[in-house]
Amino acid sequence: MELQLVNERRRGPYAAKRLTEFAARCRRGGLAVTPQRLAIIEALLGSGEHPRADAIFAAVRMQHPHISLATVHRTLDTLCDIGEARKVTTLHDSARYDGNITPHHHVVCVKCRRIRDIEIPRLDRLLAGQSELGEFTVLGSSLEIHALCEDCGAKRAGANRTMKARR
Amino acid sequence: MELQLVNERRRGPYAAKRLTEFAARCRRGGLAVTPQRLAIIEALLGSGEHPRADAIFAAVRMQHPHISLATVHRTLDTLCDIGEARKVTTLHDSARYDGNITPHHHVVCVKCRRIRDIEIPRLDRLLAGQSELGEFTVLGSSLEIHALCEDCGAKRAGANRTMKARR
DNA sequence: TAACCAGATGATAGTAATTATCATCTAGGT
DNA sequence: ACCTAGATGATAATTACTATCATCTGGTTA
Repeated sequence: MELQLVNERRRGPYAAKRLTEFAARCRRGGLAVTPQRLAIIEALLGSGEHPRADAIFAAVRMQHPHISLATVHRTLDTLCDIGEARKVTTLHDSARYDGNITPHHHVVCVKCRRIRDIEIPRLDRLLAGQSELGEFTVLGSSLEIHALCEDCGAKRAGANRTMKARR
Repeated sequence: MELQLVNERRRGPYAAKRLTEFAARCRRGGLAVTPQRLAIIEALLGSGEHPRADAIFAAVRMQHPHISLATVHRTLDTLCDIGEARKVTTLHDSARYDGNITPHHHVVCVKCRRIRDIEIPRLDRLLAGQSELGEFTVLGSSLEIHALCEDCGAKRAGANRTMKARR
């Protein structure tokens, strides 16, 4: 299995491209193109750090001293909704524990957050063979499969808009 | 790639086995075997729901009306430390965002929480072919590789105890 | 088996990330 | 220029979790 750290140099051009398309994508998503939103997506695309909301807030504040932290949270969330960003920390708002300590992964229903264990021996085997990854020493891994469970209406999947996390 | 939902029927015997070994494992980990800890691991092993701390608290409270929620949080954390449980929601205490919306996965340094993007086209391809998983309809997935980065001393890896999350 | 003490627990206050609320403002269409 | 749905800013509220600390107890030792 080929695992490849994404080259940092690709970020500049990628960000530039995304930025030029941003206004159009906003309108396609039914969103107004506000200076705050532009500043936030720009800060996000300009960072390779997978920043938290407060880091984006700090960065954006330099150009927009009046911006509110709530706007940053809201906007990041909105960007994820329209597919312009993603949360690295998917689908979980509070800690969930698992008594099963044999190697396994998880399927999570994106709607009701139900979790089921899955075993993928081949993935485990493949990753076990990968002890180095650039400057990282691999310790373990965890695959989270996002899914819709039967109860949450996988059938009318197209109709289901992204659900909101409950806290 | 074989993906296999873990059979629920396996949980009973598995829990029984783990429970009989629990006292020994505690002592091996240098922990006192308290009734609270027994009740918590029992509740965790008895649940297939990947419960949150408050659910464990509610379950344990029936037998131990005086138990404190803080104890439940602490104990679950401790159980993870000695390898008797794991967090489904690994390594993240607050949301981290990513402007890269091309399909990719992440390596996370378990110590400093630095995140880098990785591409694993073969994994993506294989999962793309898997649209059903038992009662789940697959939407997407995200692999998180746990690692130590150079700065965090991958060299003396053995010496590094599990780090605590900072909030 | 009694005494001891490191570590565990319970009660509660504190923290921090995120969300809710709501008055005000503005993007973008008319 | 004007209107209005939706966006923002200010701030309060929520909630998951951690810190603190006095009290208690498992398990070792005398």
